[in-house]
Amino acid sequence: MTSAVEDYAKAIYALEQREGTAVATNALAKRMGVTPASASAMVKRLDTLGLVTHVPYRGVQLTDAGTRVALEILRHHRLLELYLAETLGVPWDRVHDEAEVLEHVLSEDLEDLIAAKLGDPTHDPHGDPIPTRDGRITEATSTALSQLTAGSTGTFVRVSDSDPAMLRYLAERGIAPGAGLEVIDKQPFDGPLFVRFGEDIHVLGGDLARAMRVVEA
Amino acid sequence: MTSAVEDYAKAIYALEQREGTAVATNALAKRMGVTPASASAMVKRLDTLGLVTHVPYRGVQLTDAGTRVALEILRHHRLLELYLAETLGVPWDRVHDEAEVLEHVLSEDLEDLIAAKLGDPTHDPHGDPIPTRDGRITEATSTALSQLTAGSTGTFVRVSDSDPAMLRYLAERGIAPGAGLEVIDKQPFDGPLFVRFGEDIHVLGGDLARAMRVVEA
DNA sequence: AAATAAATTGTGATCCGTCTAAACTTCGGT
DNA sequence: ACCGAAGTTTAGACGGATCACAATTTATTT
Repeated sequence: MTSAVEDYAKAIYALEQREGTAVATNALAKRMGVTPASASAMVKRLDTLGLVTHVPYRGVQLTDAGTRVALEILRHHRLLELYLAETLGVPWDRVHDEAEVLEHVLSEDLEDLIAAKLGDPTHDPHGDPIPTRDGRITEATSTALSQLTAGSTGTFVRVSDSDPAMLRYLAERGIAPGAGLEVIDKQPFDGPLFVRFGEDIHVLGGDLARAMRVVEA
Repeated sequence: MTSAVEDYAKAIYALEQREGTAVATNALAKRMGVTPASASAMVKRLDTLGLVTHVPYRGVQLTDAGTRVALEILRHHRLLELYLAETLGVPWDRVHDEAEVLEHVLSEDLEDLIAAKLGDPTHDPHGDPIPTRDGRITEATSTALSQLTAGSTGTFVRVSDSDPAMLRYLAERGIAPGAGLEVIDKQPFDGPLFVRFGEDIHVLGGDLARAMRVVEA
């Protein structure tokens, strides 16, 4: 079980969640930043390892074993993100990259100690749910901020952890998961939103508004 | 700069310290748990990387660059040992194995944060000195406990971190680096010592007495 | 100085993850 | 029903890390 295998499992899991269907080799290759041929080779490896079922030309799906691997790594990743942020003061926008390497070498013992130290948390600093030790995860149904309309209220619950610049932008403005919000106005043609967080009103649009997830009130 | 390279550099450093001379390929192979052939191949690699000078059939020595690599990893290792023991409560005898894998993926940023959090410590939980960020290390001259004679007093300063059973044995008896001691008696023929730590008298001999290092009063 | 023991190296093999180039499958549009 | 574009897989290669076996070199003993 190498790091590469774990990373592919994680990527397939994420794409399955997003698309709700079997994952295309091309999509996987793009996500992993490798050529389609490389992804295809790795898919074959994952198949012989019993982590995926692969129907040639039809895409790939995680088996139960594969899902377990992906969730185990995701648990490592998100526990580490929270741990680094809380106890070592690593900035919000940098915890992802640190966790990305540590997740593969975290022992089960250390995982348990960290989880206990943090009080068995359910969400990481970006609002992403942390899988339990036995591989359960509760994906809250949330809406992209960009899809809200004027007058909506709700709670900002999560944002992708993979773009440090976005996270830095939000952090600088004091916007973090858990914040209540109200959409004051929204420009037409997929335009930016005017959103109130507490006292402050922010203008949010583009990829940022699409990356921010909200649970409506 | 792979993990394997770093591990070899660390091993060569340790053997150089112990023997005070160039390191034989065979000794290196035994230490690393590989065949002499593998060690020989890696020595060649280290040479082309400029980390060692290798005179065929005459052994290998770290260059300045090689020493820097070894000390950097040693710093990671010992900082992690202390960190895991202090803030996560990892038992004394297990921190070594955890640190062994984490040392290779610890970023400089995290290294600094951990060092700061610990107050820039100079020694790890086993009494081993922690190299500074710029690669300085102060190796205190210590004596093996086994070499003391009846009547000697001193301070137990360190013990090899690599044998968990030994560490567990000491931990169970409440013996840790920093403890003052007095040798009450020593049996002849390289026999065991009767040593007083505070109120308690312990009988210590064999490999254990050779692994424990003492600074005499 | 020769014989033997020990240490060292070279050779050839495997596995992993990646690449390029080329061949193949699928599917939508004519 | 066919054709071409898009997507996918195979083939062949490479660099890295590692191993065991066999050949070689050095050291030691007689």
